Amino acid sequence: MKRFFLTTAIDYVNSRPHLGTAYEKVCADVIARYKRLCGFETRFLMGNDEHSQNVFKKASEEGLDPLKYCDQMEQEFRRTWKRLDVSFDDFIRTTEPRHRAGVTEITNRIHAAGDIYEGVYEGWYCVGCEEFKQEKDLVDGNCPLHPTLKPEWIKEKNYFFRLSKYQQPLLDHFAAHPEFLQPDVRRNEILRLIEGGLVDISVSRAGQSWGIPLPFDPESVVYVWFDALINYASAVGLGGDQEMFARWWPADLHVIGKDITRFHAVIWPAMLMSAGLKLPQQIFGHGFMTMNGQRMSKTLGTIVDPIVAADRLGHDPLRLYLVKEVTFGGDGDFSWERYDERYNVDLANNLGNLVNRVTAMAHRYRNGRVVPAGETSSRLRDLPNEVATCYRRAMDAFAIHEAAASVFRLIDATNLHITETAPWTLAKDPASADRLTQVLFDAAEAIRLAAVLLEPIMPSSSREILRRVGVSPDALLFERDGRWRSDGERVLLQEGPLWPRKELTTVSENPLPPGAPGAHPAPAPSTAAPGTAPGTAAPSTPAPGAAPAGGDRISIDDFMKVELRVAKVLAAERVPKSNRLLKLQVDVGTEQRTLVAGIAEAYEPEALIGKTVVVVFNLKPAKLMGVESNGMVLAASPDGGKPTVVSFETPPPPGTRVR
RNA sequence: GCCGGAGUAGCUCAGUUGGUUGAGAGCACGCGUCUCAUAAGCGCGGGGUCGGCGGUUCGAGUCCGCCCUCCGGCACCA
Repeated sequence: MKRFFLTTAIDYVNSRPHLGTAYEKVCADVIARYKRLCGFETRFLMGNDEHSQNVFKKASEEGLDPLKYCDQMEQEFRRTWKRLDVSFDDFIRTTEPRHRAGVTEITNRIHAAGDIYEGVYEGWYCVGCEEFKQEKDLVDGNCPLHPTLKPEWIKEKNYFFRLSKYQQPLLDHFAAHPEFLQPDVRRNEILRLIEGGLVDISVSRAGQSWGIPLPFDPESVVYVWFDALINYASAVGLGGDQEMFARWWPADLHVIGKDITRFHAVIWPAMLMSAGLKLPQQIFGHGFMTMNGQRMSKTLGTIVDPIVAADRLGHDPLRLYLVKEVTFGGDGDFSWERYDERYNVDLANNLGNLVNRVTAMAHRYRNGRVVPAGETSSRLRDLPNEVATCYRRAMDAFAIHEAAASVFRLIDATNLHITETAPWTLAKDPASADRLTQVLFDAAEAIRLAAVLLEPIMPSSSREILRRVGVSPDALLFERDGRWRSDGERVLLQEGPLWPRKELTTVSENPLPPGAPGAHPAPAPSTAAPGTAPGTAAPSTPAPGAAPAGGDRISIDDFMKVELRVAKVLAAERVPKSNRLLKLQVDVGTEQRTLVAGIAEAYEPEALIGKTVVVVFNLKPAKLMGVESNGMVLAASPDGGKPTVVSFETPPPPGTRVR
């Protein structure tokens, strides 16, 4: 039997799943379900990434044993995926023994291949800064902050993977397998990156306990990224169940977010090459979901909880939105208004209403029983199989949005078919009895086919529709069920609307703040200034249910940890070769400090001199473009806009505490 | 700044290797209409200098050049 093994990225467990993570799982699930429909023995893997220092920290903060914390998060993730009907076959955690076995195996193989060397972390070191310096940070070979001190060339023990060795093999692989990384934008980006040269990467961390020990040096643990990638292989038995591994490896598809393509399309294949293992067939880097055009962020309140979204209209409507409204591979936007709109149009008005009217007519005119009794009307003669073909072509190319849209062409055609044949007119003339029967049969058959095609996207709704049109929803197979059929009697069930229409007047149920676009039932667009399309200046809109739970707020003590002070800018200049950074000399009352601010796009250095601003006084120093920054200037940074520094109507003296 | 992508109706986008597109779909909006149906369905309509300027061509949204704007990737976003 043909097999298909696909994976999603494993998720960091330091925060709960949001709509962005859900998006990836749903899209992968659509592909998995489609492959099953096509008769593939399918294995769909998901999981959690637990060996992160952030996880360790987060657990400690909550006073939990890290593993206990991860146990809780696993339940959280599983609950979410279950709610969205994500049909994973396996769920791996990187703290499981089988994963440790896989990591150990592959690390040993790479080591044996001579591609891991106990090296040194080498680099320039400025004693003045107590920091490593990159070559490019140095000016004339000297630290820009301490030009009188000669930087030292320092070495520190570490383990390295010879990634550089795989530049050419990777380029060859990309050339031989154009489909290896999709979509093309991602592929080109990565190709340029590889062409630009690869440097060996550190694969170990010393002095840490949270992680998998390096087999040949238990004092070190495997670096979290190296560790995480291996989950795909350890989940199917690498280092353990040989038979299983032989059966499922290599993976057919890794579905990942575009932010981590580099790890999956460069490091991971190189690791596999080194270990003498096959490379995955394909990697697909999907885009991100935004909320009202803004990136999902906790502080902006633009996080959408997938469970809340599923609770609003149902998990299938949410899945349909994610799949149909977003070009798979590109970024997509979610808004509650659009979500409601798509629900009404696609599901209530078109598909749901179609099922309802056809089952109602079948009952009114034929006691629910329909059989083929003549010729199929022209509207439905060729289109259904065309749609099925188009759908498959799209699905096979992972154009899942196109596949979804194509099904609605069939649904629209069926509504047209009913208008054109007017069963209610046929019913008045006994001579048209057979014609009426056939018209109803055709409609029922079209609905059946649409439901089969929708199964990967809306599994439970699909089954419900199939049940209503008198077809067994079990064990669907594309070869048999995915094209027009005119066999047998169908007994239709009339059970009322599947998706009740959501009236637009209920927008007030949307948890939109007053003043947000869409919060007014009857806006007057004609009075809007040209170019100010509603929504462009949308303030952040909290997700429903994301009402300030105590957990997201900090205590006054937390806030008091941040020492904000009034500061006066004494000098300002551009950081060389930087287009965003300004180097500022400020008076913070007790002393003068140098700090770097990313506001060069909005402020000329001269304009800042003498200005009174607010700085974070007790921030750890950081070096940016080689300049050490001791503090941070507070500024408002609108998405896509230029920053504005916080200032005063009547400037207080430098050093004044701000709280 | 470098590399890549994109700028087409109010919104989201199709437009294949230049010519049956003297510019299309869906949503929204307006009008009409059937009545099986969830005030749903179906039909008609308004509305666009196809980012700007120049060029190649018998002919360009579709090719070339320059410019503008937006997005993404990388490099500095404390």
